[in-house]
Amino acid sequence: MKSGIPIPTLNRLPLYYREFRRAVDNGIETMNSKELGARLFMPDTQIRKDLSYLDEQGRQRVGYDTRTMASYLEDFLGLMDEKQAVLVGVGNLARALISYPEFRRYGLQFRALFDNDPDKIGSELAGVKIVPVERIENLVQRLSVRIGIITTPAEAAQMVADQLIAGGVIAIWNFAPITLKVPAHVYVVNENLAIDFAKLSHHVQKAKV
Amino acid sequence: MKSGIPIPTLNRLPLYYREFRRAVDNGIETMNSKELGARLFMPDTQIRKDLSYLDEQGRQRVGYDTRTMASYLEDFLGLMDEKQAVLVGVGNLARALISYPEFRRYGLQFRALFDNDPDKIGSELAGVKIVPVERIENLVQRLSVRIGIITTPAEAAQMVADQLIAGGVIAIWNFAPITLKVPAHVYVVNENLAIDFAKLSHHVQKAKV
DNA sequence: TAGATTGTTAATCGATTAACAATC
DNA sequence: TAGATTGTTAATCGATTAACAATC
Repeated sequence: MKSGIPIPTLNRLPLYYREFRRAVDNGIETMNSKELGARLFMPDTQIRKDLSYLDEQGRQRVGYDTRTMASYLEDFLGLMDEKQAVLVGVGNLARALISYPEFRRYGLQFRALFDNDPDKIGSELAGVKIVPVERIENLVQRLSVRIGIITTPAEAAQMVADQLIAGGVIAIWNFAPITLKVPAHVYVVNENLAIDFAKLSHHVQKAKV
Repeated sequence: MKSGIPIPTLNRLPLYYREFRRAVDNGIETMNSKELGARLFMPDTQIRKDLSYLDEQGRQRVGYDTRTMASYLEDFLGLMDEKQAVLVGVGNLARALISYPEFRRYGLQFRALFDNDPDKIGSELAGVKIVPVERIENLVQRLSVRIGIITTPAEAAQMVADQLIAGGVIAIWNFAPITLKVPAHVYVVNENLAIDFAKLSHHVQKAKV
């Protein structure tokens, strides 16, 4: 693998993984770039280019071995390892995430949940304890957790992020509607539902005129 | 407004809206491109370029009027109108979306919820009736709904999308892990939690080595 | 006026796409 | 072998960034 994979390519790799995995599940042994492109509505040339950044190669006249590619990407994306995470802000969204079955398949494990509501603290959700936010840094550090999920209101998110990072988190999944300030080694994926909704809204708005 | 606003710019407009809105709420009357850039970690030149696509302009030596820009973007993004939506697949995620307060502020209203579980059908969630999926096309049409939200498993998503579109939906918010095939006039926003998680996962994986 | 900040033009950068040699 | 499909080189396209004239 060359080191400089373009970010747009990196963002598409999970998509390819999904298709290869599905093909394997359906007993399809090989898939060429044209077939894959048809499924994902992308030019085949983009797929070949993207996959050429990887160590694993296709075979001329045949295409890509679905099982090989699926397991290579699984490894590349780190999906087969157990990954420990904590979540801060136990609301409806948190409940949905914790019970999302796809995540368990990808090795995501919740080690602790944090909240500042005394009524929630001490209880459990899906077998995971709810703990006061004051303990974030300490507990993250003790558990060696690398992934933090923020589902708090916007006002609390930056402070929460700071504490997660202080505890050793290097990847943050941010559901709060705010742009977080983080050091360079920390990777943030923003999941901004309100902003995505604004895009939908704009499309409907445009269509009215 | 020129017609050809680049897609990356369109995707950033909701971000600008959010900052202008927050500034207004904090009593800040003007903001220049450098300040805005600092808040969003973007070059000021990108912000000026993006905003130059809009009809509303900034003022030299002053910057942008926050109230003007917020309300212009609110209008442009269609956030002030009531927008009717239906949702298909009443699980945990659906519950989280329906109770997400941000959406109500943006004018999102749920008119109907669809599911195929007999235990759910007939009951209500947040005051909205749960109806059999067989009635999607008919009900969407009767209610003139333009936005459909899909929170079903992957297997059902394409069929659901087809029915939503048949009923008149032109904007789909897809939470199912599948690439939907839709006609050109239909706009799809994919919210792929598993794929975004894979990005986080990859970052943690990389850091291990 | 001098200085600051815009909007825009031009330069750069990077990603996508087309074309094709390699090869199984 | 002939044909199909890859991986890669080169061309194109589009977005970002730098530079700066306009102007308040």
